[in-house]
Amino acid sequence: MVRQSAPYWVNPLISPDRHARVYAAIAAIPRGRVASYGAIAACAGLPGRARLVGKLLRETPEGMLLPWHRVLRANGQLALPPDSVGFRQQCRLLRAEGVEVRKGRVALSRFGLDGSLDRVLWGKPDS
DNA sequence: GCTTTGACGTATG
DNA sequence: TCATACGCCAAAG
Repeated sequence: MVRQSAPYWVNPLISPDRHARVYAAIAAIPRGRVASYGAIAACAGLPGRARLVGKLLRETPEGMLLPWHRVLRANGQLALPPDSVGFRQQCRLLRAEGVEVRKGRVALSRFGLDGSLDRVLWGKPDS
């Protein structure tokens, strides 16, 4: 999943540090698109460890300047409790970039990148 | 070490 | 579309 083309100090996606890889994968999600925890984990070389991504985000400080709001559950639901401040914040940020959020959920069929996140990350063309 | 706890995922009904 | 069950694994206690 994680291929090499440049040293990890240039491309954090291949860093020996798991945290760095996860952060890099999240940072690579384009504006107006979303990706699932599982997809992020997989692209960071941690298949099946979506919970680790969630744990990381929970501990991520505000000043981290990371598009954390673009990370959703595999079914499109926001992972935060619907009555929490973070939930409303996430809705606001998503809508601000054109992503429709209805009933705490996003239509992955329209905004999801799960199937093509690698393509986005590594700049590989279609076909 | 063992147990519990998750910003989760997949399978099944 | 919802609910339940089970898998997963790093951290915290």
